[in-house]
Amino acid sequence: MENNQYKLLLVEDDTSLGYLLTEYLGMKGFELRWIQAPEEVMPLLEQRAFDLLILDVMMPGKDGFTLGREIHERFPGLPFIFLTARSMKIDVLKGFSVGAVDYLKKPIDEEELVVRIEALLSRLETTSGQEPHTVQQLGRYTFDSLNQKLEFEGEELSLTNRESELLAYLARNSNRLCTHGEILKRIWGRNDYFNRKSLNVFITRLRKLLERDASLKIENIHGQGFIFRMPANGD
Amino acid sequence: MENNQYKLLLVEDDTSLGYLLTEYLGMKGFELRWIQAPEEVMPLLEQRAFDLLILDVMMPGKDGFTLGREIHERFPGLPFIFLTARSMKIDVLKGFSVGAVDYLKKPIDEEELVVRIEALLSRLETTSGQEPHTVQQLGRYTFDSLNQKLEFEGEELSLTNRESELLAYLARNSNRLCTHGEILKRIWGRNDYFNRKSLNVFITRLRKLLERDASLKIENIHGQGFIFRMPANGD
DNA sequence: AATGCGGTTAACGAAAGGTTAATGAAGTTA
DNA sequence: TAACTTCATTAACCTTTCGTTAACCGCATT
Repeated sequence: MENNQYKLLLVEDDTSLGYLLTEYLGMKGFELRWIQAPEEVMPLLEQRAFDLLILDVMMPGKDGFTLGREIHERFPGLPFIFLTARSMKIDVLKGFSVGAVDYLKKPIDEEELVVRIEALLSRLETTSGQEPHTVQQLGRYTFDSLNQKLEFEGEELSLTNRESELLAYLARNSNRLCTHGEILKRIWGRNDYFNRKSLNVFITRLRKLLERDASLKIENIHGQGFIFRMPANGD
Repeated sequence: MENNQYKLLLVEDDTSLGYLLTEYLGMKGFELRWIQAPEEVMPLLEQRAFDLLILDVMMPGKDGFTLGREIHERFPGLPFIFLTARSMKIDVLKGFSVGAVDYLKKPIDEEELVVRIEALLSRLETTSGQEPHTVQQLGRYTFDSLNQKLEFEGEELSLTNRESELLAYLARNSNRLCTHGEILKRIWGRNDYFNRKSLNVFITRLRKLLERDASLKIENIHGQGFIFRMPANGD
């Protein structure tokens, strides 16, 4: 089993379980980073891309669910698994509702954990919750997704977070239908009525921002999603 | 919670559990079809699109794993969940290895099942079991079913949802009789007077869209259905 | 000729999309 | 800490789209 490509982050305060899982998952070929304090998670996520997080629910300092929600809001699309000693229904519900992709009850069966991790990772086409940062040509515009700038003939426009993320996604998937579900899942983390409304607002804004090059178009496919049309970079 | 759009297929020989889950999931807003014999699965899957399958592992006549493997081979991308009385590790491994996306041990906690189903469905942006998306040549037209576009000599026509679905179905089954029942079941989900009327309208629209290549014809077989005639792509 | 199926066109209305403005949370500055 | 700023979200309102339904006509089968 070649799991070498996958980077996991384990957040578990219990030393013996943490040690056990580190050993076992390491043996199984995963690249695993184990931390014990929930406060370290966010700084770490900003530095490095992980493929999957494993979070203990019961930890000192910070509630696992709260942490899960924060992660899901900040990095939607980044999958995580909850581990818990508790097995009450309310917990399972809560876990999934904040965006967990799986949920295991202690005592942990390491073998099952590995199987579930592999099953999850093999299904998620995305290997990280973030778009890669690039500078690219969009028609006669130059788009710098890291600095969130859009330049047109020497004039520089600043984009907001969301504008930049959405444009990056559309640009990376140009000339094909991007469904609402796909976009919302990826950028908002959740596909619901309000986020769909929000998406519409941002589509309007991007259209306005891109209107100076008529060769660029964000086309709507009724009931399906959008296609970002741009010339096949021969220009 | 709006689960109305999702179609589930439950394969469970145990009558009391089957009944319980049918009731409970129905109450939760899922459209659920329950069958008891594993042999019925394949014919049903060919007729209708489901979003998710729930399979009992222990059934008379056919092993659940075998069934799972067959489903996975025939309809890759169609997600399914295993239910099992057994809880041995070997089973969990086996379940995931044949393509299952989740695995629950009996006794089933219905609430947890619902939560896991919702979590799964919300993650899979693709409601699979549908037509595969392709770009193909239809006479002198090029049909892109993903982007819902029909191109003729550089000119691009946009298709609506239904137009595109119907054309995709006819193209995939070209040069053979597609009965009304078959088409309506597959694309409208239901064969009744009004949908048959609707089908006629769409046949007219497709004929209009395809009229520029005389080698393409949608032929009517009185009282039976339609045949989409197209040259056997030697061109 | 009678019956009903199929073809065509038009019209309707619900749902989706587009746009602009208001709101309010979080961060920044004074 | 109060006044500003910034920006995503929510609201309000209008326009467009498209599947359905209806109306009507012609043609096939008996």
